[in-house]
Amino acid sequence: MLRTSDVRRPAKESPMTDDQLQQDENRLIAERRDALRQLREEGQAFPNQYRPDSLAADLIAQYGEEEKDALEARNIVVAIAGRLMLDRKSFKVLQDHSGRIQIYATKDVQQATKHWDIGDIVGVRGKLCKSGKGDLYVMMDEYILLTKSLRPLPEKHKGLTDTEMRYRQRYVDLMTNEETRRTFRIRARVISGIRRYLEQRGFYEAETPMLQVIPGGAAARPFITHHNSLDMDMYLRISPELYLKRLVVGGFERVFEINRNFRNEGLSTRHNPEFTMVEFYQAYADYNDLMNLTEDMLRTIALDVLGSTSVPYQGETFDFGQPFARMTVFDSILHFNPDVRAEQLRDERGARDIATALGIPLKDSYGLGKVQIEIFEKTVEHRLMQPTFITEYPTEVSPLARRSDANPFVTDRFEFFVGGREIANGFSELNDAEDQAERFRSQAAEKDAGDLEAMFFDEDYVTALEYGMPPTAGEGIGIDRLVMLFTDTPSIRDVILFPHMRPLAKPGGA
RNA sequence: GGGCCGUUAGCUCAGCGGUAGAGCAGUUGGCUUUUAACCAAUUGGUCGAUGGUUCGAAUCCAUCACGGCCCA
Repeated sequence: MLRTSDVRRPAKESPMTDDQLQQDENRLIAERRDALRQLREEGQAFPNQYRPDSLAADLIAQYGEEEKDALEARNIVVAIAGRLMLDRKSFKVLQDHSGRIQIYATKDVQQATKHWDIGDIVGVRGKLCKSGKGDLYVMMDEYILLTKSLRPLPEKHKGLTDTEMRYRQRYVDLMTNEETRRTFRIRARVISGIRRYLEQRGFYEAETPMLQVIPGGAAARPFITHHNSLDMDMYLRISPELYLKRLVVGGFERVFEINRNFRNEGLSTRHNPEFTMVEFYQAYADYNDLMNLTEDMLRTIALDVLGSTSVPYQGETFDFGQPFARMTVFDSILHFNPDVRAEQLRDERGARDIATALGIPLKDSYGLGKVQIEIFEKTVEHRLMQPTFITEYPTEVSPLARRSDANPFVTDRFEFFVGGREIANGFSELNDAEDQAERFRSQAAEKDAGDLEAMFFDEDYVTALEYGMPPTAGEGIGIDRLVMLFTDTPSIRDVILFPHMRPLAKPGGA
């Protein structure tokens, strides 16, 4: 089954073909193309019959501690496959998706595999042995080149470090940098952990429209796209919220969705135009129930992913084991602004003076609530390092949240912060259809007045509420930011596999 | 959108007005239980692009492209 080929390197003097010259490739690639050409001439250049039966990490976990003589006496034969990462001639290093393991080539085998290059994908079958220094390796008894790699890998110690190239060619980043692989493994575990947590509590997963006629559920500018056969513009969703609540109206009392939202805003280390959220809704619950759920969920995921409730992040340590702090918007402003008096913050003119003194530009249309939030965002948000819930958001900035019974100026809403960043936003849902219609009207008025982020009036959503939505609480958690936290990465681009990049200019192009 | 920084060999980087360098990778040979393997020899460059200053520009200046960080 296995085949050893004897492809010779092209002679140094062999001229480049016109083909190669046209392709504007460098010498290293041309050499590998020649090797591939010879493989093709010999027969099947891309075989797909080989089947490995073991993974590198499993072998090392299972046999790494055994005595050399005892291990070799057992005569264990394994078949592995992976990418050739290092070539020390006699010892070579293979990498599969579990990790790395060495393979050993005798002098004859080295000669027979001379045409192998670093980056090639190969299959190796042979006996498990141990080197003089105690490292496990697979003796290359049978071996096959499965995929010829035409492009040289980055520097073997430092890997690919150029940030731009790491994002543009994430596949190279992944094959070279263990940190990158770790980040995206953690990302997968965070998402499956959230899914498992919600499913265990009776939530159903739903998929609601990403292409929407009325983009709702958040204050943000949408992307516009076009449906050809309907000949109408549509929007990429900015949030699944209004659809998920329609499902609650329909009787899905616990429902969630994990997927992408799209917001047409600037790019930064915290913002990517498409980002992943989990949104979930629970009937017969309020925002306090969801704060408790959030605290428990994040603690569970931290333990699952990191094995600890202590989360190291950019030189600090966040404690997810202690009960999370809870503070109102109003109190948090007073707490971080010792000069500000409560009476002043409660008064619209006083609040405007505070904001102006802080250099915050205000529009005439802003009411007290909006001014308070501007002050909050400027002076409080980035200081909320340890896990903290901020509650009682002004009604003015919470058009979908239920008013507080005690104080209709604010809503039964919270946002969750850690590391100075907003991670989650949740509230008791507004299920009063008439109040909702009124709030949409004032949002629509703001949109008419030029606020590009204000919401559309969604008549069908009001109709749904008119059928009656049970008292419900809902929440959205930003998964990218959560993953940044659990992977100790400073930029959202490091936790998104293919972050948005401007296209490269075509060489020679205008 | 503004400020600062970056772009030199396939990769990682040095060079900052006077003949374009190193390590890794590659090639040739040696060694053969190595592990950032080692030893010897050796190939490889529109110095991001375009203009300018200068006897002379990778180096100084301007504009542009792409990226990073900070700010809005």
